Amino acid sequence: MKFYITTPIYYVNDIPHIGHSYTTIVADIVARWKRLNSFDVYFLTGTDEHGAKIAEVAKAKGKKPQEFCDEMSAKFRATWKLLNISNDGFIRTTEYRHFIAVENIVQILFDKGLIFKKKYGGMYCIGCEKFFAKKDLDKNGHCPFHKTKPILQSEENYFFKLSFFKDALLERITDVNHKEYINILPEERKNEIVGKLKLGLEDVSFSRSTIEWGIPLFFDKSQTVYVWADALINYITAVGYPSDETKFKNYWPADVHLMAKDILWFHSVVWPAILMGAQLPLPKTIYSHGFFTLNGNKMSKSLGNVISPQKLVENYGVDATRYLVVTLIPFGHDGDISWQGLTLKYNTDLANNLGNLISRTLKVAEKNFNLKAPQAVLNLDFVKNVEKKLKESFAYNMDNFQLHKAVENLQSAITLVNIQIEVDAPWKLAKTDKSKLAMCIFSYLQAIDIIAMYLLSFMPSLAERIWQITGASGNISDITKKYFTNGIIPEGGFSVSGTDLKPPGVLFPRIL
RNA sequence: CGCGGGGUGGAGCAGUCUGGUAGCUCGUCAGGCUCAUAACCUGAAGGACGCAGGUUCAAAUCCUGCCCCCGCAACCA
Repeated sequence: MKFYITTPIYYVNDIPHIGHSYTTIVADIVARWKRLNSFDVYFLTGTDEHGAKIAEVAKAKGKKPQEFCDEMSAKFRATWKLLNISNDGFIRTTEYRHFIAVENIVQILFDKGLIFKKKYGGMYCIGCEKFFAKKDLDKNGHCPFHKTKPILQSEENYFFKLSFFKDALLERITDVNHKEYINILPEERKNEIVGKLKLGLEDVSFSRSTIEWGIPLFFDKSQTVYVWADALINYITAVGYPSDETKFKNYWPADVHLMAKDILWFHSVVWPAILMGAQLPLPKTIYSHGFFTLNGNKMSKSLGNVISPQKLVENYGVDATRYLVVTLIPFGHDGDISWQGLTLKYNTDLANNLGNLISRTLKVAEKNFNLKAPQAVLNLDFVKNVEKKLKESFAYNMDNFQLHKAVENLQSAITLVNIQIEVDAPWKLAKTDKSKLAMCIFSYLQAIDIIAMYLLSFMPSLAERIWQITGASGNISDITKKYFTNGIIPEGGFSVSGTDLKPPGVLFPRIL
């Protein structure tokens, strides 16, 4: 089974911030989870590089647009590397392969009469790169977003017959049994889209005559392809459209397009319409998540309160950052975050619960068994309980992007081990019953291994380190794949009796 | 009547579709333990579930009306 998951391509007028990171980390965790469940995963991210804004910013910095895009795109790549993102592809809209794909699609739509020329005029805001109807301007007749006076401008553009697809879209979005059903999530956002669709659908401009930094319209070189038409097509370019048919057939349609809610409309209406026009299969799921506020305030460059991934990593480390970012707000909804909140979560979940569990287990092994996995049989009931805690809903939550809930499953599994330790009281057994102590420690090690395997998608480096600490044998990814497939704990456990353990040190130092 | 979401112990949320002892995390308080990163475990206090009506043996949950908050209304993840 294949699994094609995408993030949006990020607009390079801004450096990567927590929002980009959030989407990308979520996608990465799901991609890793799917790989561990033996899916043939293709995970795509990239950068969106055309448009007047980019040309402008580049000019302001005294750079050629391409040169500027190269730099910015590299920053995104570097950030994803920093965050241990396992993307299979990285696409840039300025790549040649993408030009070809866009030309192909536009050609098909043009040939079908879905693209037509139309004169168009009105009040145009340069900041927005868009025309405004009078009713949408503010009291002073200014742009509601930029508070600047729009200029009267008329332009001849090519339009896409989006209106033509209204009914077809509604069917595919609302009818679960439709063979091309598009699952838009979360539910309330879908309702919004449906509501808006029912109000009517207008044709959209698909080209610009005034913007040079873009893909030229091949049948009218005075125009460039509108950035959104350009951008959306990246999802098929990246998997081989139109040249690599094998790859394309293998991965397309996308299983999930992930994005923030602001661009849901384009993904659930414009994009499927383009695909229908080109007679290509439609994406299966379109999942949008919410926005963050920081201490109740919108994050913005002007307020200077934007959280950078670098700062997060500096504070918490890569693995903890990945963990914290996805667990702080329920996926799909807006949420408020704060540094205090992040630190609290770090201390409770990672330092106190997980880190401390490993620490207390290993210390006992060190004192009593010379830092080797003890010779013992497994407390099967206990380990089965831990398994059960994870199996019950972890997979369901992961498959439904409820990562914050999957993490709760993980935490309760960790707590289960902590409770067992209280019950067993190994510090007493150390004085009274060494063989029972051996069984206890041996069992904790296996439980920790299981937890590490479930943790692997979230915190890849840390899980691997735990794997080494507990003396578990083999490559953690390989073993996890096997374990997720057959659910069998190998005879003798994951951490085999007699193997060397490693002193854990302090995995997550408490932050005060 | 533009569309959508929400108002539940101090904070953040779940529960509402499929009515029937109000649940989770954090915080607070008390106790236990002392292996461990002053971490861990147990227990307790604290809520007329926005307001007002209605249906019902029974409503946070269904119906009606009202009040308040927020998001969206076409390119900030």
